[in-house]
Amino acid sequence: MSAVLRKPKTFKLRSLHSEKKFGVAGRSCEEVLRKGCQRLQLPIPGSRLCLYEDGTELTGDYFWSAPDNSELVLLTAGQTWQGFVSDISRFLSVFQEPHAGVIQAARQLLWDERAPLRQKLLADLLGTVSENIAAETRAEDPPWFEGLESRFRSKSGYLRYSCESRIRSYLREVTSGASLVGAEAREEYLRLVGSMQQKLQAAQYNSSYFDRGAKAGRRLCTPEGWFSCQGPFDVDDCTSRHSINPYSNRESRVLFSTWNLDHVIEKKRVVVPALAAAVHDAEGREVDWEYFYRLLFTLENLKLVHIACHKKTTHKLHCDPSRVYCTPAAPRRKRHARHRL
DNA sequence: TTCACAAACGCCTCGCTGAG
DNA sequence: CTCAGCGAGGCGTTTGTGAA
Repeated sequence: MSAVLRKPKTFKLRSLHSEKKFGVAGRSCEEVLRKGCQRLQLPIPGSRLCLYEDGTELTGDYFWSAPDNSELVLLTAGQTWQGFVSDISRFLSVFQEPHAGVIQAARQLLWDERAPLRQKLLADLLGTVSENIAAETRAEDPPWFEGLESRFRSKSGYLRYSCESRIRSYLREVTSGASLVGAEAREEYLRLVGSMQQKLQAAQYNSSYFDRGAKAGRRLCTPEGWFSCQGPFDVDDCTSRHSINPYSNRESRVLFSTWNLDHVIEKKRVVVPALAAAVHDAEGREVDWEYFYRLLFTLENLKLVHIACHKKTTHKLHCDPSRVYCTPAAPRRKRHARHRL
């Protein structure tokens, strides 16, 4: 079909150094170039058109097969365009400037970006740049606290609370495990749970696990607040190298709630039933509640994992039968007694 | 084999209560 | 009054199971 009989083809056109775009239609490459140069007040000789997306030059051959409403860049003699990658490069160069300018530039680019991949790259960069890891108080980083109750005044304080509330829910579940034992042993079961609760209270429900300000052995993160995924329960480490810093910005704080403290020996399927059974079958022996305490509430049996590394399948692991009851002090006393004899 | 459902793994928000 | 402690209930996900 002759070009003159076709409907004009439409494009969005921009110059190399401006965000502004305008619509152009034409029946040939030359026509679009001529209109563009006129609009942008650029000389026609030496000028050419490229696809904004990947820098492909728009030639007579390619003119009709280019997608409708393609975005074009008008280049004058000597200018080059390799596609949006060079736009990112230009954006990255802004990193030399103060943060406010970087954020402004990223928002500007993201504003009318529709391609998902580029959206993600820009949004990630924007997220990275808006991080305020060092800030700790509400005054230093108000956006971080958006949506949280006013009583939370520091990041560490909130994360301590968040950890504590997870541990509390474990304790609640252990308490409700009382229904697994018969009425005759229930009192003893609850007494053991009471001992665990006391120990937990003394340990502030192990809330230090999420507190970057805690002492080295007590926290799961670096002093800056970086947490690393410890990998699935049956694997030594995380092959995906997941990591997160919930102290950095609001988004990371929210995302961190999808990370799990996974019981290696499962709490509900294994540990709680084992505790109930131990109480039921005690026959005078004393249940070593501290062993169960370690399985239920401490890093001895807890792994911090990214949601993708959280396997919800049966772990098929069991408590160590030899540690369920306190080892009687009797043999020692006997030996002692023998000595005396 | 497919599908629906229950159960278990988590975490969060909400509202109540009682102590300081 | 504030705030910690607590429990109920909800959400989202995966797994196991049994009926069609």
